[in-house]
Amino acid sequence: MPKKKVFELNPNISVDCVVFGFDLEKLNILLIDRGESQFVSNNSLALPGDLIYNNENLHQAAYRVLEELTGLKNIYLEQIGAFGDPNRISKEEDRLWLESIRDNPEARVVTIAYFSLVKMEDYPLKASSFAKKAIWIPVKEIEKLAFDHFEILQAAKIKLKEKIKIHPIGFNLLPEKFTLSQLHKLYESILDKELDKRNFRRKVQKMNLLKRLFEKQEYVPHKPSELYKFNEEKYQELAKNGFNNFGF
Amino acid sequence: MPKKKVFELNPNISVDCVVFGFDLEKLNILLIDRGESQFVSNNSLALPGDLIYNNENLHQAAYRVLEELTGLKNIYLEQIGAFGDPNRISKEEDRLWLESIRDNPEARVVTIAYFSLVKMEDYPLKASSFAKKAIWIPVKEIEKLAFDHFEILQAAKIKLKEKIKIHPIGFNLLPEKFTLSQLHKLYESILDKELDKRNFRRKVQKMNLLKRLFEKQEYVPHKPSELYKFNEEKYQELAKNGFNNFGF
DNA sequence: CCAAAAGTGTTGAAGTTACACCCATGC
DNA sequence: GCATGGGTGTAACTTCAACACTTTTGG
Repeated sequence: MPKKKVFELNPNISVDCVVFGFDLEKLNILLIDRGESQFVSNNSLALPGDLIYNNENLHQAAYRVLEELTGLKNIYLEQIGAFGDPNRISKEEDRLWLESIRDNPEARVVTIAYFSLVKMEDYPLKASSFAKKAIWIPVKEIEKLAFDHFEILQAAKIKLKEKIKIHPIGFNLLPEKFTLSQLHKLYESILDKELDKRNFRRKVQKMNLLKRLFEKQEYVPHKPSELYKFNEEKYQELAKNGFNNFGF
Repeated sequence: MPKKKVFELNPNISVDCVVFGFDLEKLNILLIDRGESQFVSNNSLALPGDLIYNNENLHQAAYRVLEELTGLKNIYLEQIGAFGDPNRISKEEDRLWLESIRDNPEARVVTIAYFSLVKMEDYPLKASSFAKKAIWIPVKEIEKLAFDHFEILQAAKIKLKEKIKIHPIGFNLLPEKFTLSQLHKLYESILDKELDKRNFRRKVQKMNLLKRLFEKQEYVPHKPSELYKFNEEKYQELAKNGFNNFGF
């Protein structure tokens, strides 16, 4: 067994990130297109992810990988869990791809999955590193992914649902200024069910995390909506005592 | 980079298990005492855990390790998450211990933590493998543990709290036949707060998972309690549709 | 003036909380 | 007969779900 140097990539441990973005209409996921490689396949989309370095912790690794692959920085990131089936990388097209990018493509790899929430508008994507393109795909249109990434995506969706019910993390997905209708649509997208408009508004107003801006939408062909922003100070205050259930 | 053989231990990935047991009075955790080794230290207690094999999945590894270290089999097991700080094994006494049991004690190790619920009575513990003893320690008395195991324990307690609020897993901790008072005390132990007796009873009765046995406690110096068992069929039925909130 | 989305209150049902006394047994 | 924990109901309050119409703007 060779002694590991500190700054080596660890051949057995990776991170993968499920990055959610909201385009004010629907939820999207950030995926890496392997299609330009010579091993094109039907399901050439993968979650951004890579092996970790021995000297970085898991969170750091997730941040680094995301930045390297997509340019995203300073984003909300939370661990989903570890996925480590010995045969998670055994699909033929996945193995071929691995052989083209990894020193040790046969190694057993356990991946630590993260989910991440970003304001889509803040991140005009630039491709980099070995990934040809990073692209946003609507969650609802995704039917398969590389490796076990589809399974990871399912887990991410469940985690996000659970989390957003008790913690106001949805703001990470919205622009600075947003309307209650946009927030409403966001919650419906995540929870994948309709929410009564009036009840929803009452509830979010009561949680006291919205700061009304006394500005309105402009140039919309209907009654313009009030704009709000997220009240960061109130959030910090509430965070100390632990949030109460938002109960959607 | 050496090619890995399938049945090797993977030097970089371990599992650790937080095993909860309930003695009808309080919650306990199953710990491994390293105290017999020559490197005795103040905090010589550790969670049962070990490196995984390259051919087993994470759940299997957790089962195997638990069985090897403690003799426990066929138990409720759920992943908590991955813990992978590069310096999680850097305490002096931990390193000495690792050197005595591992081929490659310097390797970066990410551990996948699990929590597990067992009926204490079913498992008279027998020590085995490299662990000298497996012992039950009341959760409330644990103040430090080896490596980052104390941190893992905290995460396990939080997970258990969250889970038991929405899923009836508490039965895994009780004997076949139990009283409502025992169930009550169990929930109070896990949630670490008092629950109103009448409201608790009403609620658990309503969830329809209890089968009254029409037997009573015997030889108790007070009014004997009705005994119940967990209704497995009802559970399967409810599990299909998804449980509703138990809301403790 | 029309189309489109914004905004707003009430009511009935369900669920949650708080609370105090009698009961059956062993000793 | 007494000490111990077992077992039970109700009332006030809070939360939740369902539901329809008026408003403001752009075109």
